[in-house]
Amino acid sequence: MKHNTKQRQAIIHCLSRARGPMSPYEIHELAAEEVEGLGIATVYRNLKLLAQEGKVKEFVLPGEGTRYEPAGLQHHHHFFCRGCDRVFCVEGCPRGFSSMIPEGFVLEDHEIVLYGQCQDCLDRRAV
Amino acid sequence: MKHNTKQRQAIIHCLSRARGPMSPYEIHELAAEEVEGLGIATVYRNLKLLAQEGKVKEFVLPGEGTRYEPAGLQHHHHFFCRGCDRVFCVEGCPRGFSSMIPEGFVLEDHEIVLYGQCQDCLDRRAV
DNA sequence: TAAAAATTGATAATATATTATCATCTTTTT
DNA sequence: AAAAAGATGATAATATATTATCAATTTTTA
Repeated sequence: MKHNTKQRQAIIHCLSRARGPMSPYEIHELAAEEVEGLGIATVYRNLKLLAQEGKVKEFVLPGEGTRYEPAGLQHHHHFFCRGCDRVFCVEGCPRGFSSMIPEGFVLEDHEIVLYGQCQDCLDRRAV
Repeated sequence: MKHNTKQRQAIIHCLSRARGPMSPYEIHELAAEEVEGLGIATVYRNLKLLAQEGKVKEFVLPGEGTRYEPAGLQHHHHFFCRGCDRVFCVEGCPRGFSSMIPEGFVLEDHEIVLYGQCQDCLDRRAV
């Protein structure tokens, strides 16, 4: 990948504007608005390469396919909206997991996923 | 499912002795020690039925297939050992997620996954 | 105990996300 | 501008976990 194609730019543009990690499908939908006729294979191809280059980070949610967010974001967690299946990055972290670790285990990392309803979905219902 | 077959009993027995949710594959391996010739389809079939009956609970880990644990356990989270890919239930919960929730969102649920090394894997290395 | 019903195990089928193929189109190099 | 290299889009292929099929076995019922 030596060309910085408009397809690749559109994909990066999507991710940098997103509020959270996006699925290849979501990226394809949105980036296709910028680049007419964008193929899903191109999305997968570029995401894989961007991940290898360390420019995007994979994020996998239980029971869902892989999503992607820009690399280099500071420590954060995620909120999954059950209304629209979108994922949002959220700031902060309660820490204090050490009391949860079983005797003799070593903690290397952690992941928190919050589940609920996003504002858009709540607004939609309230109408 | 009206019969409480030895296959089904073996599956339940596995789960009730486990330290955390098990994959169908793991269950099959272990339960086959109790029931000679146990088929993987039987494991899937019974897990699905047990889940429908509310006797076991599905647990999905990012990037991994579905696992199962007994239903009715108190609030807890999970530890994934990167050494052996096993999942362990852990007690406790830091709470305090409300400050993480974006404006206008509603929190319904949460899930914490700790990643690291279990004691067996650390012991194995130390030798 | 014979007949009916339920379950099993082996394996084929399915669903889904991702990857490979390849002709075509773009960009770069000469 | 011509040739070479790279990337794309459509679609076929792949991998994997799960489910369906069905003959054989086991359990239950009469």
